[in-house]
Amino acid sequence: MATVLVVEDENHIATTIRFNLEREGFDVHTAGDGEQALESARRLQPDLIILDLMLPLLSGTEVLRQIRRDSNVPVLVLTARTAEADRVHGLDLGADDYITKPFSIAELLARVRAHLRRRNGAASAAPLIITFGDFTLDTARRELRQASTVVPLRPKEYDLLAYLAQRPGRAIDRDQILNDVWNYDFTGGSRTVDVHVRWLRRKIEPDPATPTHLLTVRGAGYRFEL
Amino acid sequence: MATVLVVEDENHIATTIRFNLEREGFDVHTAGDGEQALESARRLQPDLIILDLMLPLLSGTEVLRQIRRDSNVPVLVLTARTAEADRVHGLDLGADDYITKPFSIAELLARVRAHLRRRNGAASAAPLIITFGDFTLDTARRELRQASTVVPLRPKEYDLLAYLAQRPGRAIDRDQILNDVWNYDFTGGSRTVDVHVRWLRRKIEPDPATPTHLLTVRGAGYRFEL
DNA sequence: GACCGTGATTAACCGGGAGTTAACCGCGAA
DNA sequence: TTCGCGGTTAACTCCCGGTTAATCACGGTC
Repeated sequence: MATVLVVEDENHIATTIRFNLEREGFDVHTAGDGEQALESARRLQPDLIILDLMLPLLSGTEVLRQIRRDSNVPVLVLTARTAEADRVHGLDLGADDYITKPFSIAELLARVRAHLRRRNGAASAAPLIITFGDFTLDTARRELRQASTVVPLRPKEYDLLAYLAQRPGRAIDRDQILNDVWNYDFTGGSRTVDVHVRWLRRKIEPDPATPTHLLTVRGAGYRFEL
Repeated sequence: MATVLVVEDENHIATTIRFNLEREGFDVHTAGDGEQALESARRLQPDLIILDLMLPLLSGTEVLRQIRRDSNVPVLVLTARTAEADRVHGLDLGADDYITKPFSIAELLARVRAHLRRRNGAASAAPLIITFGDFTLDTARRELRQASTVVPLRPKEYDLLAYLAQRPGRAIDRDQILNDVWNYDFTGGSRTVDVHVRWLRRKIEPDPATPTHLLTVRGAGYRFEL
């Protein structure tokens, strides 16, 4: 599988990213400052680099510049929530993509996969359309239809449904869901998931009291069935 | 897919172009000076060349002249914002097209596609005319008509509308829109997009308060529907 | 089967944030 | 200089989503 180098000084973010990438089967290495980053990049020749711009010893922008001197490895920049200025700035420097903190793990993984896929020339993207019951989830439009009428979904509702619908038949616990769908720095209680599940059920279950798609697995979270 | 050679010494511009072309599926190679450019052009036999006129070692015009000695590959010239003189000059030399900096990515991509399409003789052009509701967007004339009367659009309004109308049914976020429609060196806030959307709505929506074509996708940008 | 603890559902509340809107203003062209 | 374009700002609105608490359902124990 592909090798990914994560350059991030904030330890909890680094481990969160590492954990999730490894769960996806990537070979993950980390560096905590700019010097290490350059050394690791040279030694490992990773297939993709995730780079925080805010770094000790050597700034992220400087690291990026030096990497770009002799490699065109895809670099995905993490930048603190900020003025739009940085947006262009990141790409200007030679980054291939950027994500502003705080981000959701789901989005980070999607982008990592997208870049590696592009690299391999492989075409198979995530499925654009998922159907279940008489519903159709259109990820391009970002909308849910029921027999050609649109079911209005709030942003979080859509995110949650898309996440679960892409993992049908698997029981996923609340912490996992929070970890993947919510921003990485979300520190709320897991009851939040319950509430969103309820809201979704009101919209996609004929009888929300006896769900057929969004099932609760007692003691283990929720499971989506097509 | 087609192979494109980008000859550009300013690194951030080169990577921006590369990033966007690769996102479209092109096989992109870059050269940073005139010598490299000639070498790469000879070796790669690209299907199209994007050539900055301002180059170290060997001027762009000289590169172009030498390329033209034994190839009629389409060459798209990038030239700094300047007087008309250079334009004619560029075309005289055998360039097939030119774009003045700063340019928008959307325009660059459109021109690249146009040249490659012409080359292939393939018919699958981007549709010249897009109709929605009782509107007609004529991309050749660069004008919008409503039942045979012309709707006056400001330049940016047209650019934005054309961009969205060519991607109907897809939710596109503000950053993406800024990246594609605005000039590559634009560093403003994304509220700018909102304002232009509003201006467009006043012109193409019967009731701007309840849009039917230019829909907002909360948390994810905007979406155009035919 | 009654009891109790834990986990899940449900409804209501409320603060913050995203989008809309109008007005302002600098810049470049006519 | 005037005018139009387009980017900025700020006020306002309303939706969103996280929280809380009460209620309900399930499962184990006696």
